[in-house]
Amino acid sequence: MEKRRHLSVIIVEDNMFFRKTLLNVLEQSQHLHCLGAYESCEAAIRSLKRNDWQPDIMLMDIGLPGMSGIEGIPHMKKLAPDTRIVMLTIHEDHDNIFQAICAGASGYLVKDTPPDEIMELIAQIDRGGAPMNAHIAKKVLDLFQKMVTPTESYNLTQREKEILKLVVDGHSNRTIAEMIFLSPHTVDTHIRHIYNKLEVHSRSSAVAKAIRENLF
Amino acid sequence: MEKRRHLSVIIVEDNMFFRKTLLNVLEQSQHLHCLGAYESCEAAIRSLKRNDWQPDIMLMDIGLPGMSGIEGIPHMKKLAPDTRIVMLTIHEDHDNIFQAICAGASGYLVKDTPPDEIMELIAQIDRGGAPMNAHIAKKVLDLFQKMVTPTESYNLTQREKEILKLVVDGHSNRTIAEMIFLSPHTVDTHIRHIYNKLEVHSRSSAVAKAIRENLF
DNA sequence: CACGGTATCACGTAAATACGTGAGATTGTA
DNA sequence: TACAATCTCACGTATTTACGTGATACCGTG
Repeated sequence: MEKRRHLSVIIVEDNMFFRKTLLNVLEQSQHLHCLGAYESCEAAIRSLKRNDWQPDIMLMDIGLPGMSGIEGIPHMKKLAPDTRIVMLTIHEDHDNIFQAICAGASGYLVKDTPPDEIMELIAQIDRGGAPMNAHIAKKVLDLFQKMVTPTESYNLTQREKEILKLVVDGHSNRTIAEMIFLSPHTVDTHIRHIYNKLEVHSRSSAVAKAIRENLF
Repeated sequence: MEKRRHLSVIIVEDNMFFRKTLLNVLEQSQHLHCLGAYESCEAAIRSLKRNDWQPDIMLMDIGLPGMSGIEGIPHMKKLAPDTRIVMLTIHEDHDNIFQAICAGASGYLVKDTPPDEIMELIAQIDRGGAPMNAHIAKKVLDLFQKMVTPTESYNLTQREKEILKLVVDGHSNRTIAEMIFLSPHTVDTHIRHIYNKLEVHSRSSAVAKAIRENLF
């Protein structure tokens, strides 16, 4: 760790064995000191409320009994806005990676990671990175791609896509007609075709579907 | 590398020095063989068209002269759908990370990565991961969070959010009124307030803004 | 208590939308 | 060549929307 300043860490993990193990690993370094190790979000929150320090880094289990790690993130963010939260996960687990990202997690630590990699991960966090192993990263990328890839094309023609885009941008039929040099009637017709293909019966629904499914 | 099967790789990188260096690194391993090293997307595409093999992995510079690495991705995906594409980037560079993700990149390799990490990265790709360093990962997470976090709340009241939600779902004022037991006039009034707060003048614009900025 | 914010409701009108129905022109394809 | 798809335009009408301009009522705060 190039920076020789101290980093404070807290651990939130219900499994006592893993909590102790983690604690031992962290205490190996002179540059880290663990301010607390809790077995539940609730306990960690109580402690943060009682004291007035904020840890630099929090290692928090994702699957906690009671308040889950994910539910806990917003609370932690409120009590300690600058604390970077690393989620502890088993394997390369599941969907709630998405939830955790949305809530503002700063990294992922798989539980069977060897000690030296854990230390390296802490260092990366300190450097402003968001460490995660390649499998977690894969899941994140897949999520991303799913969000931006059109679910279905609905066989919209070029003209229809063009007009749909203008509709989404909030233009009226008359305005659209002027913009692309058509009769308002023609625009009307195109929009009807769009409605048919998208199976909707109103502008709002078409706009919603277009944006949500990344049409055009 | 636990799997002892051969992996085929191609390199697309305009800087000759780095291309050669990379080639040397890869050739160290008996489990890899490099099917080609090109200085442009165009050259790589020509080669893929001419031959009928598909490499397992493609290492492609993001900032290529002519067709950029990002523009190249869709072509490559077409010619070699199963090839996993790793983007080569300088530093932890910029915004087009987003573009690359959308296009379907499977990982990021920063150019000053030491040889052993490059080999490890290849192994991770082979295991189905999407390797990237912590800084790149941070950018991805930040992007993600920006996508799902409301830009601004616009001070919508609870009632207004409720009605906005129904509007987004494509309901008419009359229907909304029936659903939440109000006079259509009241719904109309609420919607006017929503328009004022969102600074729009049409249902479509309100819907678009609501969805895009994750209101409600 | 007065005031601001919220929620409720009403009347009226001009504009926009949704949709039925029909039709000519072009273009690619079977 | 015939057919399907696309793009273009038109008339008419019922419904919906957008907005001006009111009003009453509740509630919390200064």
